[in-house]
Amino acid sequence: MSLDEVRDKLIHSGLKVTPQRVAILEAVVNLNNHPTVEQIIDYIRISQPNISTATVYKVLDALVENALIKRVNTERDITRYDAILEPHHHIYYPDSNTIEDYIDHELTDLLKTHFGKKEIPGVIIEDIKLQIVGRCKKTAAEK
Amino acid sequence: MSLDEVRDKLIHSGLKVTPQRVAILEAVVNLNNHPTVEQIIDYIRISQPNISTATVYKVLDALVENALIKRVNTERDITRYDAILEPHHHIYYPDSNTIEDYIDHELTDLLKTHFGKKEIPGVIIEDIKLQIVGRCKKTAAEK
DNA sequence: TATCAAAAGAGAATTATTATCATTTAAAAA
DNA sequence: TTTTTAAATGATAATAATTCTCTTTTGATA
Repeated sequence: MSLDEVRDKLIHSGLKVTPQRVAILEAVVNLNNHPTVEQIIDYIRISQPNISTATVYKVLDALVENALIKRVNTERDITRYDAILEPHHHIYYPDSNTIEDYIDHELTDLLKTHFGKKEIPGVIIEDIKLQIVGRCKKTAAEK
Repeated sequence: MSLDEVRDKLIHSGLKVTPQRVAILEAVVNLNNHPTVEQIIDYIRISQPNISTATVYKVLDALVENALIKRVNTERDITRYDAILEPHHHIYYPDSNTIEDYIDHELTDLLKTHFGKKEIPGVIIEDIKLQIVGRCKKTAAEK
């Protein structure tokens, strides 16, 4: 994604376009493996060498608030971010502490159909997160 | 669950039975709404007034390692624990920052069937976590 | 270009969690 | 029952992710 596209996204969400926001959103979009704050700061170091960590956190909060990115995390991890907004799932590998996207339209449809039919009384469903905890067959064999 | 049942669980897992472990496991089992470490310490204060936080963390780690409890968390939260081990799901309410169990056997079966048929190449599935992000209709209406 | 609310910056503060290491203890063996 | 010892606990310091406070700067509108 180009910087101009990133700028458009910010404008479209009613967010002021600042160099810091452009850099951070671009980072999350282009660092595609669920980067941590540290990885984001590392990535934007060239264009934003002296950015304050407080700013990074505040910008990420604003991007999540405005649905431009999502937070992802596991049961044993610091916060990570994801710029993929279309419905998808995640595989978490505890052995390597990594997160991978898992695209499975059949599964997405299955869930959609299920929760389309089945209401949960008193609850408005805003999102459904499915996370597979897995092990690489290769890694597992080594054990 | 009685303290004797808790002791049996520890013995069965090959864990030494200590008063601290009994108290903590009993706490997680009986505090049924996904307690935090703080809530656990609070609960066991009567029987363990001077327990070290380090001990609490170490005991919880040991209990998770031995599959006596599970870790649960949300995208915006400190670690919580869950003593329910049978397959179930969770509803997370960001508004109140609470987690609720969601039992839906039909959904559990659906996922089981889906992943029974559909292998993910190179991956051994160890667990599947499904978390609904929701809002109480009541709370939502107030907004 | 002037204005001003919003954003960024600096750095201290907070807080959940982990590490270190000395002391104690559960449970197996004698 | 006593002894033994690896394992568990405790006290406290250390770490590190995140947030807070307050000042300065800046993007966007008039």
